[in-house]
Amino acid sequence: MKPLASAPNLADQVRDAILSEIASGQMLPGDRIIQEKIAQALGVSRQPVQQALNLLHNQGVLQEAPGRGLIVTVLDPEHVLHMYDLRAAIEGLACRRAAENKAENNAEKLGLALIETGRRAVASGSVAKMITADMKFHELLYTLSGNPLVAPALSTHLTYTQRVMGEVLLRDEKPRDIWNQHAKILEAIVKGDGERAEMLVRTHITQAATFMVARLRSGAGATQK
Amino acid sequence: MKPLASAPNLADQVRDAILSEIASGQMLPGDRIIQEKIAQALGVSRQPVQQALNLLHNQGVLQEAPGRGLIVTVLDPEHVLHMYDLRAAIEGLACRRAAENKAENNAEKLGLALIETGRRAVASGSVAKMITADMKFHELLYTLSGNPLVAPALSTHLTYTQRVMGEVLLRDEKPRDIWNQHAKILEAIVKGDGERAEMLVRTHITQAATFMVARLRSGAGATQK
DNA sequence: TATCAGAACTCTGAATTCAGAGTTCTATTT
DNA sequence: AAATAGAACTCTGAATTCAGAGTTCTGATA
Repeated sequence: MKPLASAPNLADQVRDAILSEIASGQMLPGDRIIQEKIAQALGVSRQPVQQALNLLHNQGVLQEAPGRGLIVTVLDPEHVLHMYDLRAAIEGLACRRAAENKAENNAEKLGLALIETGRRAVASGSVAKMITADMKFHELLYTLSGNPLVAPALSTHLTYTQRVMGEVLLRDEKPRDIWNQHAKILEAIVKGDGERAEMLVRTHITQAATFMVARLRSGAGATQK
Repeated sequence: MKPLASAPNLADQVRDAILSEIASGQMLPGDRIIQEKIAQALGVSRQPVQQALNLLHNQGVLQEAPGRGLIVTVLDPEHVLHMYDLRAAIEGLACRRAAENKAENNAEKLGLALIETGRRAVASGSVAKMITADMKFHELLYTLSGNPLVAPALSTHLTYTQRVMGEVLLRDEKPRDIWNQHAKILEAIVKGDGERAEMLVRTHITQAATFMVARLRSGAGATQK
């Protein structure tokens, strides 16, 4: 028996709602967050809102503004670099382990399917779809790694990544070689070549970081208040 | 001007209180967590307690027990392995970066001091001191890395690590070669040899993992309910 | 004696209410 | 006109209260 759909408590729903507001650009970095406003907008009391904010603050999505409560964290290029550096290390591990586990997981089938949808997303030109597809592929890597701690370790940063990708891709579109790189990574995993898979994913992420930071620095960037 | 001591809200205090209860063995894996009990014990209302629990649940310190709320997460050897695997990857990164930054940070001075206190702790035979000293050294590595995201990424796991170390060291005492290894790692960092520092710290952590798991598996282990 | 229906109880998530800190606005004084 | 004292307001953290879901206990029945 399955545990049934575990009751989704309001706090989590509120959290997701806020995150998607931020990711989609409705809420901009530096914007103030007022509990009552959000509670009213979502039709709930301040209690679950407070819990959600607490969580997001702890994850770094929101930051304290001394006298005036919480604001949406400002996207800092420096921070993005650190984040991608960490991500490269963790995903490197994930790929190595995924390659070692190739027997148990049907990496090839799942991976090829995602790559296919990814390429379609690029063709469609929809930024939202592109982001989703990219996320999905990387999430597959976490699953294949067999280490259930990988995904949570990155979850904080993934929301941030989404934001960066959104902000960058919305105004600068030049689909890079992403999906070919993904294909190569998958290939290495399927072959069981962990060393190579790790190396490839690290390069992949480092390149992405360079790209993102360059775009952030050039454009309006962090929308400094 | 400094921002003054930022107001420590109750929720955080409650979180720390619970964590130290767990780390010190007052609360055992599998124990039920009842909001009202904790609230009364600490003399606060259930509101801040709920927020703290929410957080700890999100960090994996507490886990859901379908019909009966939250319980202290059970120490699972499998889980410990995964955790150390992740930790090896992240600390590997930290050491590599620390070596690259050796110019800016006075790694040598800080590190040698910590190693000294660490060896004294071993000599003293106090488990609590040993754990603290070990933690301190690894925290230094995070600082030296120059990447402010490293510490938060591991913070969840560090409380867990503390628990494991506590449980293991309390009944099985055989101080391994820890502080010599630490010294070697520091040496590599000071020399600027990132490659070697990464390799050393990975080995160091992997060995620790093997040791911990072996001890966990042999003894009463996770105190399965 | 074992099983099952139902009452009583326990615990949690969420709403409402309360109190205090900080900010902004206004009016008065120099 | 600029500066400042002080009132009014806004927002947050925390306590209290409310409602519902699940669990355990009790007694009746096979």
